[in-house]
Amino acid sequence: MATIYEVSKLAGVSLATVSRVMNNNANVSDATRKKVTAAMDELGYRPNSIAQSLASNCSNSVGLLVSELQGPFYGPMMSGIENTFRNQGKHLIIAAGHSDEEREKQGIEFLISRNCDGLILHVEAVSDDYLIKLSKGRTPFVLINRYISELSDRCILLNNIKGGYLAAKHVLEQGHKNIAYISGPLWKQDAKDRLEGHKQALAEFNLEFDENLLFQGDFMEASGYEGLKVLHQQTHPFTALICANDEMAVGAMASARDLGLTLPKQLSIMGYDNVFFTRHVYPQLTTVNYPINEMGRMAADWVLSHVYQKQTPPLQTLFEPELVIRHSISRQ
Amino acid sequence: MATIYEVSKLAGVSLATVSRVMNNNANVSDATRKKVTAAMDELGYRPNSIAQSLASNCSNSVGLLVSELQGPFYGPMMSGIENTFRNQGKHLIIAAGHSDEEREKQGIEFLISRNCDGLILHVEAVSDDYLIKLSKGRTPFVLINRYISELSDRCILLNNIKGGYLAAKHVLEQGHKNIAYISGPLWKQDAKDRLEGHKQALAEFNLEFDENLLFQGDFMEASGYEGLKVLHQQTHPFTALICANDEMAVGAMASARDLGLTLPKQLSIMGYDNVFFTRHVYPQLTTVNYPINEMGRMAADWVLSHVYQKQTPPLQTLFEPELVIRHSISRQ
DNA sequence: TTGTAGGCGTTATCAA
DNA sequence: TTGATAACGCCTACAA
Repeated sequence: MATIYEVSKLAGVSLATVSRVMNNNANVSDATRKKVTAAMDELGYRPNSIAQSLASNCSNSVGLLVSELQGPFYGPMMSGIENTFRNQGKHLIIAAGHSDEEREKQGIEFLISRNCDGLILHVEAVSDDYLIKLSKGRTPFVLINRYISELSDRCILLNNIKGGYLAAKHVLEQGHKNIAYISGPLWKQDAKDRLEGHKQALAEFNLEFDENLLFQGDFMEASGYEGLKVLHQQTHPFTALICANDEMAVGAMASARDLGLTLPKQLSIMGYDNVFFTRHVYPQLTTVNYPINEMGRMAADWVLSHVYQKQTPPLQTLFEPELVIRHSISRQ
Repeated sequence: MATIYEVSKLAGVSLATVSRVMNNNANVSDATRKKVTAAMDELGYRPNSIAQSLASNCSNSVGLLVSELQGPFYGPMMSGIENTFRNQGKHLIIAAGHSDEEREKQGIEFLISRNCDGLILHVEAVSDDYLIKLSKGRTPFVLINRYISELSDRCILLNNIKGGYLAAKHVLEQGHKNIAYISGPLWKQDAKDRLEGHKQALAEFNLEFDENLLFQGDFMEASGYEGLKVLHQQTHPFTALICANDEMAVGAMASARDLGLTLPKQLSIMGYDNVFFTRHVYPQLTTVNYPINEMGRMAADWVLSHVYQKQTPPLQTLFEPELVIRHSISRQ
């Protein structure tokens, strides 16, 4: 591999000059610039990014920690982020945290030890305190789907209260009065918020929230399946079921079939997230759109702006959900 | 950040010694080793991976190029790879090629310019020649789902002929005689192989392959939808449809519904890949399992073995597909 | 506008 | 078993 030194020799200039034309900032005369670029071409010179990083104390790499690399939710998020960064010559180092405190911490440690200039974190298990402490460190980070008041300017969020509200409102507008609900784990803020929005809509329609119709799931398909089974066994009747995410909704759909319910006639089901397979299930799932791709892009812009001092479109931290009406809710 | 220099001073030894205990290979006396580790702890020393990379000419990073970061196929692949590497302290730099020749090349260039020690490539658009030339370069790489005879030892493949055969055989065994087929783009080897296996099974049952019942799709959902529409319009009847991947199968299912066909009674549909949403569609899709997660792991092991000279489980390049029977094929 | 020289934090090669 | 010391390839004052 040719080095800057060989280029300088061939071009008959100094190291510094070559470096200058590479980072084409300083003032170099057109003549020498041409000589240098010609020499570079001739040698097939490629800068060594590691040496650049060491000398400039900037690795041009940003770390991304997600819970899972697979699954319908994280793909669009990573995609938005990768796209933004590649155009800027930054690269993405990816790690998975698996929603486990120890593994999330390890992942963050790992990313930091790799000299990432900045981090994008989608963490669930790690504590607020840990993140607040982390924020005092030298590696800046932005949080997706997590709110910590002390760090509010770096939290990119979906308005989940509104999302929960929109979902319930739509179901209510279709004439349903007895609505079951499968929530996420209620120690998670997003799960709590969605449920709160749900209750707001109910109140608006002068309906009480029936605790008997609540099942606490864990955002995974199996708990949706289990949830409907349990709800079906108790005595309070219901004509609609709202799930706090699409995976659980799909689990509930399978459960409904096993219970012999025809969808959506005998039971209306609503999801949340609008992951891509909601179009594929039958009946197609009515849900709430979570603009995760855009939020990923925004996180990348945050890093570009705060870590690399780049110009970006205006930063936005709060995103709004939207109702996506398909065929899983019947008129009552 | 503490450096090796400060550690050496505090421990009262030389730089070299500190470096030795870090890479705990050379022979260092227990006494000095303890002194050094104590000093490290006291200073909270963390090695600078960039400096290590520069000095050792090894970045401990491996590049992964996939077509898309989203979608059901690549998630499990990335997941298998990330997992293997993190345990080994290697990190994954991810780029997307979007099945476009220029962007794939750019991605590869990008990864190489980032000093990746090795590459895992899932490329579709780039030519054999390009890859052969690339193989002469200094960055080793392994290919997933691509066969080039000159590079056969680094091609990790699924036996697609057998997969196509298994799919068709199962349908035939259910008594179907007139089977339509929606293929992938036939310039792609995997699409060709799956179709070839299909024809083999047909021949075994003494049936002719009917060209009228072939529609060439592009592996995307929309072409499955379009494909069934077109096949339905022509005059040759069929009772089953085999699609060369799950996405097209799902598109075809939607098409079938729009055509008023009840599934699977009036039309049996078979997929390929066994992506996770095949369990969610209705009726659940019978398909062929593509062990992409394992193949990702294997690619990672290949890199570990060939690039980092690590001990790994025995390397395997050819993987076998398996039939996954669910509910989308009816007995004829 | 250009060149000189020191530094970035390690590893690795010699000697001792 | 240890310690000097020269790389590694580039950036960046500072000087010319």
